[in-house]
Amino acid sequence: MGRLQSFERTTVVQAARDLFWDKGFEATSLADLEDATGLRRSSLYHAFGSKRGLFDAAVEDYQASVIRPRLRTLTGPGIGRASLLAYFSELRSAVSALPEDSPRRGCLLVNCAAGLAGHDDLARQVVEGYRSELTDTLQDALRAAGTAAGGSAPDRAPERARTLASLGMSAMLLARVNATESVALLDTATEQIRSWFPVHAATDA
Amino acid sequence: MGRLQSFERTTVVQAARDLFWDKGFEATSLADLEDATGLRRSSLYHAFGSKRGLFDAAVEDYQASVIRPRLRTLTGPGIGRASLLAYFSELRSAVSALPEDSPRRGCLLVNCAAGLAGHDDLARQVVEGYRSELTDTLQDALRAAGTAAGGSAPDRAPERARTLASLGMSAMLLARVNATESVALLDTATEQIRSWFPVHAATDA
DNA sequence: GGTTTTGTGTATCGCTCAGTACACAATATA
DNA sequence: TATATTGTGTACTGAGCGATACACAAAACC
Repeated sequence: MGRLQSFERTTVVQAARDLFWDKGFEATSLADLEDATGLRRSSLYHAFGSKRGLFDAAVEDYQASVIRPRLRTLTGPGIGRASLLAYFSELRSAVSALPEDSPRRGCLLVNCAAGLAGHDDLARQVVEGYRSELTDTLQDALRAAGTAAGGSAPDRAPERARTLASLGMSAMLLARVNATESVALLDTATEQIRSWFPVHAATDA
Repeated sequence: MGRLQSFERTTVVQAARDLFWDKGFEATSLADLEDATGLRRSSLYHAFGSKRGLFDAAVEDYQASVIRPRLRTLTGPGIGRASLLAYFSELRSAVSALPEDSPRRGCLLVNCAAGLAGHDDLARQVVEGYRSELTDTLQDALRAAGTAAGGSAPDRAPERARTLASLGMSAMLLARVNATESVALLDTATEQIRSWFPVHAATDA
């Protein structure tokens, strides 16, 4: 059935993703993408149709290979206090491990929220999907941690989920502006969780 | 000493500011700026030197006419619980009052943080200055509210300031993605303040 | 009023952009 | 091996970009 692709799609998409992650959609040119992927634009257009098509593929890969693996910490059986702490600990490692000039700093979707999503409905939906999934997942974990502690106080899960989601998003927002403060925000999330669910009331896995 | 400027600098800068606010630096073209300001590019270049010069003037105006007036609520004599509540109430009004497609949604500096500031040192410094001033101011107000309540517990002001700053920044980030949720984050900040400083312990101005 | 100094309009610069036309390369099928 | 089908490289397009050259307009100063 004709000539075969000489590149692996995943590799190309991830190279493009890191570029978009670093510079944003508009500031990334096709010349940049050619350099990063090693492919000529004829191949890129043949495989993805347009710059935007490649960007959408990059966003999809970002969700699949960055977002979802991280959120998995917060789902599944046995979630609760320890999962919440693990989630922010992982995020903290990710921020503090990367060198100052790494393209992988911050969050592609948070950057979208401040850029493309302002005038692009598709981007807005993706960002909103991310926000709501993050908040809902945090809320579930908070509820699980709360019932494990045996409390029957008024349900503070919604506001706490919003608070944690805010700390996480702000940390991503600041990751390339002030990495130290970004880490401090994630530590603040950890302190909050500890204060809501003191050690004597739950296992600290 | 020659011909006089036929336009008011402030008016022009503010028109440009709203455009940058809405679309960001890169996505705003000189043609857009000509339309918005009513000036030809010869006049713009004569007065501001470059597109970036106009942008910097716009950022300065943004700080002077948007940021600082808002922060003033949190400074001066008699700050404390009521000032904190007032600050987030004002922010809430600003977000919920603006129509869905207003260019003035969100925060120019938050947008910068996710865009320009990633690779532009000047922009990074401006954003970082904003972040630290906001956090410090919130912290001062929190300390004032804390001592007014008479508590001598461990100083929770730093982490609380980070939490409130995060809620504020995230609300700005989401203002153009999901206005309802943006308001919910600001309401969460209000709830947090109320829970830290219950009514029976302070005046609720 | 003449001169100097400064602001504005017109027209255009060189460049980069995303996107494309088309020939050629490579391989699966027959 | 002949053919059909698909991938890749070269070279280019028209449009839009930020920036500028330069003539002209207008007002302050002597």
